[in-house]
Amino acid sequence: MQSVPDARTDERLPIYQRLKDALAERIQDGAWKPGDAIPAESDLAAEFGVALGTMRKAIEGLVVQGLLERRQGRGTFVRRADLGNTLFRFFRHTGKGGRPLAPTQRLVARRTGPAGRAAAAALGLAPEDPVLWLKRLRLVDDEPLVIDEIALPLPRFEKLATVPAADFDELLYPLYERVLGVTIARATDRIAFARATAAVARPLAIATGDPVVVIERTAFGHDGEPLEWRRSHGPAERFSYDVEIR
Amino acid sequence: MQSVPDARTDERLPIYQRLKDALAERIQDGAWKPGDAIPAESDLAAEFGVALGTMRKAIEGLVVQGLLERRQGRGTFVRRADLGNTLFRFFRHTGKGGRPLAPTQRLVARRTGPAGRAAAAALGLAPEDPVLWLKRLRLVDDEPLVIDEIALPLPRFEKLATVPAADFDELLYPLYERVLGVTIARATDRIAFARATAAVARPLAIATGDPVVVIERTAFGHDGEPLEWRRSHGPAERFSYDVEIR
DNA sequence: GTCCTATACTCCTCTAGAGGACTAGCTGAC
DNA sequence: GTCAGCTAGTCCTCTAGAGGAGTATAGGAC
Repeated sequence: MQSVPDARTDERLPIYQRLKDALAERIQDGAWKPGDAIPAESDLAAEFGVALGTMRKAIEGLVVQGLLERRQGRGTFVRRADLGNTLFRFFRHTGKGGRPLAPTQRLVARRTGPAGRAAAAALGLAPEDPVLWLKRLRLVDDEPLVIDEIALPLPRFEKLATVPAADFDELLYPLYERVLGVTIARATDRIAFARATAAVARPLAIATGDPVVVIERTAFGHDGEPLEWRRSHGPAERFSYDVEIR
Repeated sequence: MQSVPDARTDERLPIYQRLKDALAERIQDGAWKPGDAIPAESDLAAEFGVALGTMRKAIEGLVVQGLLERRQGRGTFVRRADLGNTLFRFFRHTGKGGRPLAPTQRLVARRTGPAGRAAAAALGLAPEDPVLWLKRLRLVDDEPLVIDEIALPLPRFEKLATVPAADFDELLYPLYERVLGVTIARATDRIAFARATAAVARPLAIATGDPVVVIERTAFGHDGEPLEWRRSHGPAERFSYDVEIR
């Protein structure tokens, strides 16, 4: 089997690219933790035996990717997915009229099974490849608002199969980060409309055939790899979705 | 009167910032036209009397902003608002299943009238302030897909009241740009579902009470000023909306 | 205790240059 | 005519440095 060239050592790549991967690995490994300052540019340049400008270019790339954060005069820091803003970055639902919601959530089911067509296509897997399936109900004021089916590719999300269900009593993306060190950087949503099937209607406490909104999301990591696919259903009348396009 | 510091000459700004503005001006002025190659980096650096790296940093900024485009070995080019990508940047509708649509459109009505509550709030006007109202039907394969009501603040969009209706036979944002020199840089959409009223159902050729999607959009210029507000209705079953979140 | 200042540290800007990678077009051998 | 190879032009990578700007802290003057 041909060995896949490692981005960190592949000599065909420019030095700053390889540096970028080397630095990213230190963050991934936990050698540098969120909130920490990393060594000074000049020290890193000396350590890796490159010129300052080259090291700056590597760091710049990670800043753009959102992994690092520079503060002039203070240092360069590993960015924490700060809980004020970005925590709700991917949570686009709002109540009718646009009030932000403070939902609670409940894990309804958790099992391992084949990905199936839609999830496989989004995650770059074969339909029969195993994934971890989560089913989760989101409620507002104890009223069911959204039912999610979530597919997570499997060697990588294995730990989540055994995490106590009580730990799911929070947003999922911070959970991925805490338990697996997996960060969601980007996502695509597709919003459409359908009629509720029985399987969807029951947990939402609506009637079969009632209008529902369907949101299909694929979420990606910093490196562009698809990490999560989900399909969400909610009663159409109570639904509102906000986006900013730039 | 205090003179506003010109970004091109304000000495407090770094050189590369001032260069960026100087280059952008040449594009704005039409000295360099879309599709043209601009002079080589080394020539520009010599012309402005700066080091190559400084000029590269200035150009890099314009590339990120989307004004320039580099092609290794060939040159640096003024980017044309290519009809493939950016033209449809704000066009998020897709056919069921995600196929991109090639819609035609027809101007149904054009009149001047008070903004009303919703449009006024979005545009920062008083409800009785006059705006130009457009009503426009978008069709795919001669089938009505979306009916739009569009509010445009009035001294600014005055020219659009007299533009021949035939000119509306294209996308609106390029029309704003061509006729008024007004560029849309950013927008927010809010998506919700409702039942069709008679006024909406008739042009869409659906029944009153049928489920429809409602998209409310506010569009902004480069300076953050709201320029357009619109409310769109479409038959829910045929609707799909794609977003990328980052 | 409070305030100022010196200092040491960080990232930021800018210079000057060498060599590599990529592209396009010309030239000459066939 | 075709095609390989040469060449000049472009952007890209990388080096080695100097000085500036912003931040935090320790010491000393009051």
